[in-house]
Amino acid sequence: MRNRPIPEATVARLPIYLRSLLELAEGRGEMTVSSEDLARMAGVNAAKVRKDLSYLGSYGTRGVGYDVEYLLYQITRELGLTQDWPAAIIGIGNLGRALASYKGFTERGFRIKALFDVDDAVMGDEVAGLKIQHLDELKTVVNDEEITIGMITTPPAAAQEVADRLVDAGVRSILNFAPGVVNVPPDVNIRKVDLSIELQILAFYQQRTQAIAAAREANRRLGGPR
Amino acid sequence: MRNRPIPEATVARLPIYLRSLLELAEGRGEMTVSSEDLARMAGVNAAKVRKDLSYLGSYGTRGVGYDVEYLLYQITRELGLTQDWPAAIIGIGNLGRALASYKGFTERGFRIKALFDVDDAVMGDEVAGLKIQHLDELKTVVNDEEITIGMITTPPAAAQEVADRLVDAGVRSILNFAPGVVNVPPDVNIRKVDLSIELQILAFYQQRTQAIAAAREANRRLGGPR
DNA sequence: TAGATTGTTAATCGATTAACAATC
DNA sequence: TAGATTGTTAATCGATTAACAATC
Repeated sequence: MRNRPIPEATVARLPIYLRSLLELAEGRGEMTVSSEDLARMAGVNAAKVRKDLSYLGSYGTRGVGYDVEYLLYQITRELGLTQDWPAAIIGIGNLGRALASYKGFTERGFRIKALFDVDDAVMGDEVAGLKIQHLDELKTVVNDEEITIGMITTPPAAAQEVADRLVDAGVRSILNFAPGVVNVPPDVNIRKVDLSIELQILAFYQQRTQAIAAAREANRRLGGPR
Repeated sequence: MRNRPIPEATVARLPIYLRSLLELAEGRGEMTVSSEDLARMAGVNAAKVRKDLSYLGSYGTRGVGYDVEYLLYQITRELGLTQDWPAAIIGIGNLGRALASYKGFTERGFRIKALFDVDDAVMGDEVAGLKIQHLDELKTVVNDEEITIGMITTPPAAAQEVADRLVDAGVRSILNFAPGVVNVPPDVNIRKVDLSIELQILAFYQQRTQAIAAAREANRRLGGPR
């Protein structure tokens, strides 16, 4: 049944299913796939796959599975990937340059249309076939190129101002790579990728694993309980 | 009270509090901070801050707040950031280079100690003061440099093999930037950063926002209900 | 029909949040 | 003491999962 809002956790997994389905379609030319197999590919369990897909509609066939092409199309449509998403990158340092050259974006319809910075030293430089423009051009270019997504790769101190300018220019989706919290109006979608935070979380779990191993070892040597 | 395992959601927020506390300590030299203020800085609500911090212990003072320096130390310790975390990057393309030069890592004790690739064309090149080495050297270097974290920035097809090699070399924490699912043994910590997935999720929400706005507009023009 | 597999239900689990007693 | 703010409880919400009837 449709019209239930799709849970956030499900939305976050749809791109993973999408990638698995693309592998099946392009690589092996499979016609159908079971929730069991799709789950294995996506690294989740089968019940979750079925539940997730049920939010999109009843696109499977009992006893058979899901038609790969059809499901591929439905997820693509649901995610909004049937249309193009012109994007801009603001802050053309190491990370900004890497993202500008990143091949993975284009495949899904994300087209980097403009690069912005405020440093005169890089102004006019060409990266991935695009000239770096001054941030003051943002509003004009966003309008001309119909840019809907902004990616912030500036130093943390500049991130809030850049976000404000993006919002002012009419951009309604922001992917923020700069450390720290950025505030935007409630009608603007913002997501955050913080590389340093990912590492800190890894460190926590590794430390915990080490602590557990050490405790077990200590117990073993003492011939203690457990 | 201690010894309850800290919930995953809380662990993911500790680095955010850490950053806010650093701002308070370095910038303004504040002595104490209330859950209300810390919440505002971190972009969450105050009840969540208090609940999260309560998992670490009772480090606040009723009627006063939390001592900034003391809480800073406790979170740092809890996350395991009192020790150094030597790391390696495997796959020195655009993204690998950007990460190698990323300043944000060093501040938290994450030290990039080695860069690996398999392309003879880049072998021996220097990036951020480090020579690119051949992947075949991985095991030796991991041992010598006591590397505990591996960051995979290879093309998707190579990611699983690189992960296997990292595990074989004794690395127990992996941050994977390559698209697709990578499997590791249960005692290995792995986290994934997928830039393309982040954009796809943004696209979904933007599309939904647009659809809602369009429906409202249609209703308005028809003079319809709601 | 027999076997396979979906779609859905319901139980369970974990995370969020408001409320407030404890206490500085 | 009065005001402020924590730490904890308990209600609520959302996500996960096993189980199984529906059905190809």
